[in-house]
Amino acid sequence: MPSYDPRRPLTLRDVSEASGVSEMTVSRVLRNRGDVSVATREKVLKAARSLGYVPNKIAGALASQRVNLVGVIIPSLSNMVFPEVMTGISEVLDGTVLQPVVGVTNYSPDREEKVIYEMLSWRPSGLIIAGLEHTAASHAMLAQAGVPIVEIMDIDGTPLDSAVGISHRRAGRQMASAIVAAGYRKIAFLGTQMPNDHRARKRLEGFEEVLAANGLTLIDREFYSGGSALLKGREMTEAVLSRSPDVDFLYYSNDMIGAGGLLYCLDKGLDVPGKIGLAGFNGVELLDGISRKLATMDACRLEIGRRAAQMISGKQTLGKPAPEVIELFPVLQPGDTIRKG
Amino acid sequence: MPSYDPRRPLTLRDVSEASGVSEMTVSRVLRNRGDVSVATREKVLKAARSLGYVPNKIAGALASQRVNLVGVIIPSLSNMVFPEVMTGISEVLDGTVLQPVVGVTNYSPDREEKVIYEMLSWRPSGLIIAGLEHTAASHAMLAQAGVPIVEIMDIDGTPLDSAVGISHRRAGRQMASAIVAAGYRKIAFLGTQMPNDHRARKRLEGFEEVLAANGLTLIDREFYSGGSALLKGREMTEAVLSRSPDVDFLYYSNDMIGAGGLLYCLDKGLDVPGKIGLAGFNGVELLDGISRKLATMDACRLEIGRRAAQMISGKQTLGKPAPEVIELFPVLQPGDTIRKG
DNA sequence: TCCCGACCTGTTAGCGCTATCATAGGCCAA
DNA sequence: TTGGCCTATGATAGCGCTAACAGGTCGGGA
Repeated sequence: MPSYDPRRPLTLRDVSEASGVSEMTVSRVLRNRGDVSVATREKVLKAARSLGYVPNKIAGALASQRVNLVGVIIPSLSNMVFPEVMTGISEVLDGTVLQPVVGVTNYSPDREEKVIYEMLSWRPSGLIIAGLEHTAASHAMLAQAGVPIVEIMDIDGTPLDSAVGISHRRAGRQMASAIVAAGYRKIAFLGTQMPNDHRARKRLEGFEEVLAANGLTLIDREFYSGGSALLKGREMTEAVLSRSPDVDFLYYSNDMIGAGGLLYCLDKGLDVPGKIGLAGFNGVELLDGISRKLATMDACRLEIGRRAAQMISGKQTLGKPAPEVIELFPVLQPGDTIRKG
Repeated sequence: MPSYDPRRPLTLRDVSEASGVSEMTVSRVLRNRGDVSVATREKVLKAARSLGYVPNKIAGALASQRVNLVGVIIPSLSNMVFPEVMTGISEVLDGTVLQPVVGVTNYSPDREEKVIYEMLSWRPSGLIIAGLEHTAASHAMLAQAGVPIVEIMDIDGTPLDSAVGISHRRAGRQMASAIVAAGYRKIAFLGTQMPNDHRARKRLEGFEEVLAANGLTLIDREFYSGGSALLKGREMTEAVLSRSPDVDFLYYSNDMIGAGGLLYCLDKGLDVPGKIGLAGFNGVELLDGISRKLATMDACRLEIGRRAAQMISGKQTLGKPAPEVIELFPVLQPGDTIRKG
């Protein structure tokens, strides 16, 4: 096996010289495009392989004005929700020439702005971005980008282009209705202290709407930020129970803290769901191993990822990028922590 | 506000014309490089902003032969371990010009090969890749790449270039020693059925070495793949307990299934850690909210991410890419599920 | 006065690839 | 034979940007 100077990177020219055909023909072989005779093709592939040549997509993308990347901009990877969206996206994109590239914003609008700028500077074929709320600058960049944009997770608002998601406001309303219908009256909310988690905010708004319509208000609320969600759920639950001993329902902004609260209640021997009910949000499969199943709503994460990817890859082929909004409908899973009507 | 044809993408030339200076000067302003008068700078920035110009990094990278990306290749994003590594990497890279780009292999060597090829075709400044085991083709590509490579998580083997990680074999030995020292003798293993999870395999090897040295062997073993880890932990634990009623210790290949097992044992009212002990691996903070703390070992994930990123960014500046291997040492956290000596 | 350097801006020549068109040869119908 | 039309390959001209160097201007020291 020959050895090559590692300082000088390989180019098409090297493969072309090694195989005795023009660079253009090598390019055609490596991309399976155009007519190339079988003999030439083999010769080129052999040369490329033996040199260990890896095509330079930077140059290829510049020359062809095509970049087969789809930017995916999400707030976080540390909770269970976005990895599942990614799974749905990858599943669909794997069947195409497109590839996802993720950017994480940590729920910060400023970071989101930077990440969008970064992404667009690579001229991707499309962008999938979580949420409908963006800074003015972000909005302008996305609108100018000239590529399909799909906003995911949420549809309570006006999409820039296309969107796939659920109505979080409606989800909050649904859960509140179920809780009220089950006879709970002293309801508390426990959630994240994140001014930029618009979806959690909308769920709470919807939730309170229904309470109000039934002449109720939240009797307590507790917020947290950072730390282990399961542990925070315990601590917050303990705080709420000691501060408001007559509370009969705990509504959590996500399943993880809800599970922490549930474990706490079980440890304390509380009568769940008789004396006290609990509910979360997300349908985190991860938690299925807890003896009592927490009431929750599935956020359709996998499906959202799939649909978003389909929309992007569909718009690649079709000329007109017609905006489209898809609403998905989460299903309430009462589990074992809401009294049966 | 003027409106522009979205079909023709903006280039430096547009900004140059709008501001009345050469493309080169615009380029200098946008990159903060070289001397440009304050007046010119302002003029250019104003023009760029009002046009909504976003530089084309594809062209920039080709011209400058510099790509400020670091490829990060990991097996999965759905367990808690790799997102935490990513956090460590981002933390360090945020202070530099470099940006991480992740690729996921799903523990498949073939997919890993493809992901490496993809990554290298973008000519990144460096690569961080989980594990020391790669296919021959992967190995060849990495060796030829001509950029710093850092293999992470594991140091039981021969790194290609640099490496940061822990010895999983030693970790397995340590845990076995602690278990044996605590007086447990009927030990079972419960873990993932993943031929390509080399690190779990090495832990088990180390574990069994120590058992053997103490005249012991595993009295049972149970494997799973896929599904909700917490639930699988429950199910596997139930299976082992009914098949081997005299078992007195359950060693899990990760904390998630360990937690499922722990919840099962607690539900069943078993005497933990008196009659039966449990241990996992990883130090998953996520689980801190369970009433009894599972014995585990921290895999130093955050630190591994940080160190790997530092190595890559360090090698950017220095000329000679001297290979370097950093071993980190996980600490055994006995928690509440191993009898105190 | 001249020269030198600091500062600012422009010109030129690619980076490594692909789109596009041109060309060479072969084959067949008229 | 001629023309037409395939297939297989090559030559040329960029893609949008930046490195490297080439000026031009200004001020101050000799």
